[in-house]
Amino acid sequence: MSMGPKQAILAEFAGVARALGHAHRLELLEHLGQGERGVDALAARVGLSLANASQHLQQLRRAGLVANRRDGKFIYYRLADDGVTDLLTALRRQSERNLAEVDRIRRGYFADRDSFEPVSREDLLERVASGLVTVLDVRPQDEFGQGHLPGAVNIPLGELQDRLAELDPDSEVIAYCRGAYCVFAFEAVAALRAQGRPARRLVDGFPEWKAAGLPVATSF
Amino acid sequence: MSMGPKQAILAEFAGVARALGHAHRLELLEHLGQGERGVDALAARVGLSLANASQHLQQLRRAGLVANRRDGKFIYYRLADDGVTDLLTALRRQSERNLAEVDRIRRGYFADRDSFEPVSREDLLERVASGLVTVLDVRPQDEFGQGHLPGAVNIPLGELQDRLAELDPDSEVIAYCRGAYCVFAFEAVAALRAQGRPARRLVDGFPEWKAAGLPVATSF
DNA sequence: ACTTCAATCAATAGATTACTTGATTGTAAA
DNA sequence: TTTACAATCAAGTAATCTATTGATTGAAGT
Repeated sequence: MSMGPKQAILAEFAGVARALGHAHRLELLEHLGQGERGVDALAARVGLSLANASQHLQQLRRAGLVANRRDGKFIYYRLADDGVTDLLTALRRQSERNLAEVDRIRRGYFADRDSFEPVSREDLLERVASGLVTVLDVRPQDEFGQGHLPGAVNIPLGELQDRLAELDPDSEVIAYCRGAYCVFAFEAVAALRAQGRPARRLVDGFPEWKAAGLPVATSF
Repeated sequence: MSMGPKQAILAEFAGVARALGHAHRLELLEHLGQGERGVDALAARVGLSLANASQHLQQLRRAGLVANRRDGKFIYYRLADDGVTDLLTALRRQSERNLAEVDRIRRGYFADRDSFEPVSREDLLERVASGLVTVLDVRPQDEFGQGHLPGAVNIPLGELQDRLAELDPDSEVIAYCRGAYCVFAFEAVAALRAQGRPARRLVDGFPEWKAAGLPVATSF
């Protein structure tokens, strides 16, 4: 069991990597990227039992990827810092580069939805500055409230059909949601274009925006 | 067993993360960062049985992190691309930020060795341009041959005491080796300073240099 | 053909991980 | 105190992962 200094350090790194090595934990991290949440809410959104979610969250905590605080009866988890989002982005980059599998899945499910070029963060900033676009946040209201792009309008995807009137029909809509693999933004763009309205999606989501150090607004 | 598109993609990402989730595999990747190597050589350096090393390497290959080619009886592995080094760097960054454990280990083993400020890549380039320093590569000769910093002198750590005459006693030495956790560079700096010679170490190693897109020289 | 040797494959035992169930802890309110 | 509830803990089973052993494949050389 004796280990050199290097082996000991590499074992620590490996521990962090292993904490990322489960789809459920990655999904928990994706949700935590939106903002602080209680265990129960997380479990419900990811579709895990409470005990199971709690255990996954504790693993993430042991790896230093998330932190938590108690408020009354509730325990709220959050990402340990913005570096976590960077690590997740690096993981996604490398995975996409080499895994034909990812591409195959994307093509299969997201089909033509991807055919309209996504908008980069820089493009979005430019267009917002010149007042040409409406930025649309299609996440649920509570996630919007915890943090969103400045000037964004919040219409959760399920309400989009009923609230089309709230969107200026003459300006292009740029939709975003949780991240690069969140389907909400795809769906929103498809729905808007079906109405003959110009719409595109932001290339990734809120956590990446925040991690890039760009301004964030909150409500409530 | 049915999975949405997101779950399927996250499962792929998790697979890549799990491939990084073992100290032996991280060490294999560190060695592969120096350049292409045969299975036997890797197994010997990391201290694994041949079969075990082979299986770890295949796991890395399945995750798309390394590639291999056959040449006669030998099979040579290499990093799939420079992005792998970036991902490893991101993993190290995040791990260091949050794990007191890493710091504790570092302090315990590397002690005062760290007390002389390491040199950044930019600093090194500047000093080389003005001819003020000797760049010293203390890795084994074969690793040096596969790629090294331009203008670097190769004296493996074990031979340093006997070959001090080869180093200009008036110019500062900047030593480097495999990476941020390779002890060779620490040892070399300690040995040189014990002789009263000015010496510091590069903040990280050859793979990071190469991944940063800086020029690389080869011999043989 | 036969031998040699690098590397992989196959099978196994032991360790670790994931998820469930039911009990326990900690806080707030009745 | 008692009750209620969020979250954790504990225990057990099924599944997965690691490392060893010995057999097998593939490319050279005799």
